[in-house]
Amino acid sequence: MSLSKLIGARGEAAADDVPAKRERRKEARPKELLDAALDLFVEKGFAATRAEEVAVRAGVSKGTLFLYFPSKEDLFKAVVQENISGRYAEWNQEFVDFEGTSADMVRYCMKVWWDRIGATRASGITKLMISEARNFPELAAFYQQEVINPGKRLIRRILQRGVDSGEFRAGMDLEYAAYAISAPMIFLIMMKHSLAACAPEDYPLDPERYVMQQADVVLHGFCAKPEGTDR
Amino acid sequence: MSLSKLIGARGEAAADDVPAKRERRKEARPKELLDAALDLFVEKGFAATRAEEVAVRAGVSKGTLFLYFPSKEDLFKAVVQENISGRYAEWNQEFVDFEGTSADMVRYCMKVWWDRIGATRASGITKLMISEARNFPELAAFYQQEVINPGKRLIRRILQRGVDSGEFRAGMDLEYAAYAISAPMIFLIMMKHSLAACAPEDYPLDPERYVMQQADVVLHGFCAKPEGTDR
Amino acid sequence: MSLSKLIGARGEAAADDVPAKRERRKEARPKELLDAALDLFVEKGFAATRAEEVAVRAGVSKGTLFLYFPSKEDLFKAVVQENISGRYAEWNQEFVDFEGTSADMVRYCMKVWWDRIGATRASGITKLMISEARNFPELAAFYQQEVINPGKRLIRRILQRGVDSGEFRAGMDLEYAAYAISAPMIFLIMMKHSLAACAPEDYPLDPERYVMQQADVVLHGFCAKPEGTDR
Amino acid sequence: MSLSKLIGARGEAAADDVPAKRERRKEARPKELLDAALDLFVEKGFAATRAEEVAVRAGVSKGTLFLYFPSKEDLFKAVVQENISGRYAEWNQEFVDFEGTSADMVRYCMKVWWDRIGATRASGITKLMISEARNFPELAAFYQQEVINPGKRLIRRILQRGVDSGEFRAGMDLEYAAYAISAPMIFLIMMKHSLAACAPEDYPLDPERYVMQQADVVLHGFCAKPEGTDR
DNA sequence: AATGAATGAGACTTCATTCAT
DNA sequence: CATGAATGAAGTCTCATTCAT
Repeated sequence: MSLSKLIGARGEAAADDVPAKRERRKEARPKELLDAALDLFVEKGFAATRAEEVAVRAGVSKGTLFLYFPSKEDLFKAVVQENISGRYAEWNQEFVDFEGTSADMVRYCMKVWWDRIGATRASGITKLMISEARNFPELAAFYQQEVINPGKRLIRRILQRGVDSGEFRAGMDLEYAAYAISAPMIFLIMMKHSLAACAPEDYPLDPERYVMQQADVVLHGFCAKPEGTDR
Repeated sequence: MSLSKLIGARGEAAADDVPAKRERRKEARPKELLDAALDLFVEKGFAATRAEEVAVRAGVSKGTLFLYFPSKEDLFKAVVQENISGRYAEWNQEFVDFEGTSADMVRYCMKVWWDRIGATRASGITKLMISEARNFPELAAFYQQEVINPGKRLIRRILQRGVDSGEFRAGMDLEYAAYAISAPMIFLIMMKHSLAACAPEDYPLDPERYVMQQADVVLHGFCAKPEGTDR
Repeated sequence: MSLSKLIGARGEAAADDVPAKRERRKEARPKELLDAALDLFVEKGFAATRAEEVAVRAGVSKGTLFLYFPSKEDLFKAVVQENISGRYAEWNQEFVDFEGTSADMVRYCMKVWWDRIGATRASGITKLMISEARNFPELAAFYQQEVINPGKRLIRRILQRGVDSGEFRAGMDLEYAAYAISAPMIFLIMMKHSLAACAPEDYPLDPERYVMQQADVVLHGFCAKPEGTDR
Repeated sequence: MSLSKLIGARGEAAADDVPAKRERRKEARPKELLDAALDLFVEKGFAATRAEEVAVRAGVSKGTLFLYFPSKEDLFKAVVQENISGRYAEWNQEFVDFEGTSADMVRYCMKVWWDRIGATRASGITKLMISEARNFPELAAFYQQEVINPGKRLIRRILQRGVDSGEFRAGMDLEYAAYAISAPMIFLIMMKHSLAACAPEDYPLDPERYVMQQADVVLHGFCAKPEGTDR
């Protein structure tokens, strides 16, 4: 599938109910509002999204929106929080349980990153956070702590596992290697929600193929073969 | 230098006060306004930047801004042209005249990309365009044509040169390879102007080192050595 | 009544306060706004009337005005429709049903023109359109089509009826005759809203008497008596 | 009372020495500015005419305009004064010297009114004053005294001459008769500068023929024939 | 809880007017 | 005298937010 085909592909919905107070409030809050807001914020940015548009798309009146979210800014924060709340634990576990080479782990990591985030509506959050970070520093800090850093730690663990097993080069700089893995994902996601959305014909790219290819490229550099990729 | 150190590094300050007020200003105004606008657009986004702020930062009144740029949107367009599209011809020429291996060309390309755009305030344009593309389809199209496509063609020519000379693998997919070169640059630039600007301590990255390292990584995949990196 | 007495004569004032606030207002708002707008447009001209003034006079805030009329120009058009073009059908019907001589029809036409437009606030529209036509060509075209031309056609039908019945001279030029009927009305209306409004004492004219007198004068020229008034 | 005193006191102090000082200043003032302003004010009205447009059309810079006229409002007043300044004395004399019937006098009066005012740029002043009277009451009063009233007196004298000679009916109401003469002129002038200027094809009227025809019509009513025109 | 009419601060933009050159 | 760059008050219109129903 090409990147241009992916654009506008709406994804799944999360259907987990049951306990916890936070959970309950989240349930009670019209999920439709957060859904509508996510779409619009991603598409038009925070400032250009009008509160009424969100309400209308969610099928309620303007007043109702403010019944649930005291302000547009609060709505924005809720959208981000709602959508980044952890499926991390679950995903993380997969890697704890993972059996196979560390190279496969890296490939798997990139693949699921794309499948579960990049290819779904969740990628909108990534785009949103990066686009609006300077306007919402507080939220950016939260995102950094709750999303970026855990993700980074996961990647580090994978890389460390490769180094420990002798599969990856001993001297490799884990910090830099982590970025090598992230960059293609972030790049793809940002493009999907910006320029590629405006001119799909200029981005005849199959993201999955690109991701797998990039996985191979970076692994090339990681592997404990003769010549180093690093200078 | 680390990415975090780069953040917020402005250029020089206006040190010359050799007046001759009026006439000199008339010449300098547009540049002063574009400078101020670039800073503010990058920092706060297009919508959140008020026209008066731009004027005040440029040291003039609200009205004066509209004397030079008929609307805020026109100001935005002028900022893009001033900082990026206006310089391509010159940059392009360097590669026509380039003598050396194609690998060196790729390295040089990535290096100057970072030096001239990534490390300067011009990178703000990249961030801005990607963040606001959906809001300004017309501008996005303009940017795609004037900036992205010429850049992409330049990279293609470099890659083709390598293939033609036998330096790069014959079967490599130029489209994908071009993205492999772009992704680290775009990634770095987006981070610099978003999350890394909010939490510099979380991004202890030396961008130049990262860029050069990525250059080596991608070149690994391009070079006509034994095993292919590509699938 | 003298022309000077007519000036500034407003209609009634809102005397009923049988509230049920909200829902009743919603219905009444547009009319209230159009009323206020008519007064102000006539008094100060289109350009010199501020939107907020209209709102305040209608007892609402600035924003509310734009809730009902998307722009000041749309407000103007609505005023024209409300006060003139919207009523033509009804007025026209009276002449279809008219029984009596054609001379009486002419007299009746001029009388109701004065009673329903000239003597009311609607005359302000006539004045306004003539004063501002060049500034709003689109609106002028609208007015020409919706008001002037139907009116002219009505007058023509009346005159033709007189000619057909032998009551009016066979060779009379209907185009010119129509202007002979219009001129006194337009003149009176323009004066009422301009110079006569500034110096009422200089216009000790009873408009109704003047109108009826003019009716007789023009009818004199129309009638199929011996000597022709026309050259 | 002098012209300049009536109109809101322009610049000069009471130190008017030498003769012809006023004249000299009027001469010195770029006639081009007043000409340009007249055209634009007539065409677009006072509010919609921008000071810079006037300057540009007069071939000078914006600053120069304000060198001669302290404000746009003063410019307006000067335009009106410049163009209504009396050729009245001269015209009036023609009627003192007139030899012929009073009916011919009326015809001549209407003809020269059209030839010298209606058909020339001077008609713009009439249009302007009527359009803007409410916005410039002081100027309107001046115009009323200096233009309208003398004109009305002239017409009265003509009519009185006719009555005295037995040519016109003895009991006719001079006030009303004067309006009967004015109305077609004012009507024609207003139309020329408003709706007819926007849709000339809707006004296929030969003004001179219309004027002469109207002269005949009103004279019919004035003449001392049997039946009265008045009811 | 839900509505949507109403608000008013604030944004962009215009343009009469000033004043250094 | 003349210029035109600069100003800033004022106007139109938007939209987040409130609150009576």
